[in-house]
Amino acid sequence: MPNQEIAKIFRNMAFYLEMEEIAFKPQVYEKAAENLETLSESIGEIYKKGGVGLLEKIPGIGKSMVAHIVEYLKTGKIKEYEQLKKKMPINLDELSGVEGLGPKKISILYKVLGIKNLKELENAAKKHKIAPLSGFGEKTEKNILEGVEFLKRSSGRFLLGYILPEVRKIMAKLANLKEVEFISEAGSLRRRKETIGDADILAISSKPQAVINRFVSLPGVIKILSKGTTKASIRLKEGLDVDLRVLKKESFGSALQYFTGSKEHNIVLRKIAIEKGLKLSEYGLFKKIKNQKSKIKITNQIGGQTEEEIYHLLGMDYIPPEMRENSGEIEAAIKGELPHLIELKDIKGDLHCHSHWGDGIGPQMIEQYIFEAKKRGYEYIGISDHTKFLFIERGLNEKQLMEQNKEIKSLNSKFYILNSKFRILHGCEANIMADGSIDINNETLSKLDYVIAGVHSQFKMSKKEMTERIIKAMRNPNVDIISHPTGRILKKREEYEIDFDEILKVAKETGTILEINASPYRLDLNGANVRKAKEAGVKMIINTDSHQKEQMDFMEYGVSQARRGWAEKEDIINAQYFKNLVKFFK
DNA sequence: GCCGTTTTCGGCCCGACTGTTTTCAGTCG
Repeated sequence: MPNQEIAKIFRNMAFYLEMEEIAFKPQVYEKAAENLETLSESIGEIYKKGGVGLLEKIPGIGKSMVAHIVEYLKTGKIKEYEQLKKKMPINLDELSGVEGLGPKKISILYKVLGIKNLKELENAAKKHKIAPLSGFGEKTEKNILEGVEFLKRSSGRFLLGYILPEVRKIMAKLANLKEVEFISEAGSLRRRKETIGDADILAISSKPQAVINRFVSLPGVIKILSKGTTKASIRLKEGLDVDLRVLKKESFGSALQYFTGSKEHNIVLRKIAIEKGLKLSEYGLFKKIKNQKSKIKITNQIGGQTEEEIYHLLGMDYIPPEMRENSGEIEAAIKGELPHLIELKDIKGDLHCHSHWGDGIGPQMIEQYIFEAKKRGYEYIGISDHTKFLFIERGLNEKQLMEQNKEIKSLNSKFYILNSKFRILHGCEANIMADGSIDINNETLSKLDYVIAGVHSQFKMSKKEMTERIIKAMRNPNVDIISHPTGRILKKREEYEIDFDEILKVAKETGTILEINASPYRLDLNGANVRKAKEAGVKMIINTDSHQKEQMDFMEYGVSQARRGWAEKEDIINAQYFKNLVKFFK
């Protein structure tokens, strides 16, 4: 979709305009970019359907923006942007990624020293050319150098599945302090984004200094980035930055709301507050009162202890953190039409587990998975090893699958007697070949309880070919589930190109289930695609793709992605009881 | 440059920290 490409250009234009110190325009380009990004329909399609008039209906898009969009659709370029780039030929992504560098500083660095990229920035800092610049200084130069180092080392973002356990460890240590009344994560971490830039923690305490002191002296801290009376930032040895803010009880709700974001979500809430004659900040919800001289004076905190209170006072239902992206959740909350999001406790089984028969890591006996599943209160578990095409993953052939089937049948009778409710299902994760066929014959597939099929090779096909390949697999009468439908590996591999709308259409038609792969390296479907699938009426399943029993804990990440995609219990087949689950299998 | 049930002109979200200044700009979230 060109939406993301144009959004990116608008964002960069906003940055250039800010470098030029042009007022207000930058925010408008920024806003236009945001709106394009959250659009579910391709901008090209919209233009085809309704021309310039329909484009202008997109919020934040006016005459000039439409002209830019049309120009891009026709020529693949935006002249004004090209001119800006020509005027300031710098690598925006690199330079703006450096902590502490914004448009003004980058502009000075380019105009005075001709710095265009990270390498040149590093050289200039090392030669102490930056400190003498007006507005800069020794400290800034040092920070820039460290920022460059940090960027080179960490490439910016971390996986949710890595960060959340780390932050929970830190929170547990702080929660042990008697000075800490309550503690929570905030920011994109609380919204459960798939990757996190840095982690935010909020705590309630009447003795903030004690909490701050403990925080900056935690084991693993390699650098104290800042330390104030109520907030501090640390860098852990893995290169992860963690911010802590300590607050009083009366503003905890508003602070949690504020620091959870997203920024876009908060901006809209603030505007709603203003419309109601209120002011929302991290310290609370306040009533604005004009005094005699018509100078606005702020008094009366009317809310802020809890997030619920704030949302209610603003005239809407409480919005779960995972939904706070300003993508329609506020409108839904005002109308009282928010979905009842699926929760971890709704999950009744995990149908994507790799055992010792295949490439399970170590001795992943099926019994161990059963034990872990029962520990989690599941009602069923599914074993699905790779199949023969994936030779290096010890994929099973037809004969081996049938042998495995025997073992599972015997385990089933054993556990069925021990606990009449628990079931073991036998599936496989078969391979979708380049031509869309499955690497296991239909006779064998039909003997399994269910079949997952996934693409594990030849990722670089054209969009049309890849879409046809998956569609053909979905039309196989034995294929029930498509695993990790877009094939991305976070921070490593892009999605392969597919026409997702087309896939949804055929999934609906054939009753094929799409997987929300809960592995922190995949999280595929992502939130946006989950939402599209839900809207298309396509059922999904949240699977951990476990290669060892501990990975069954990944379920939490899958559920959070489903929540980011507004999924409810009804949309997810492994949130259903066994007798209803099997109805979804072909 | 976009928007509009007080407006087609005059507004655009808010507060804190850092490092630079000598009262504040830039950046961040």
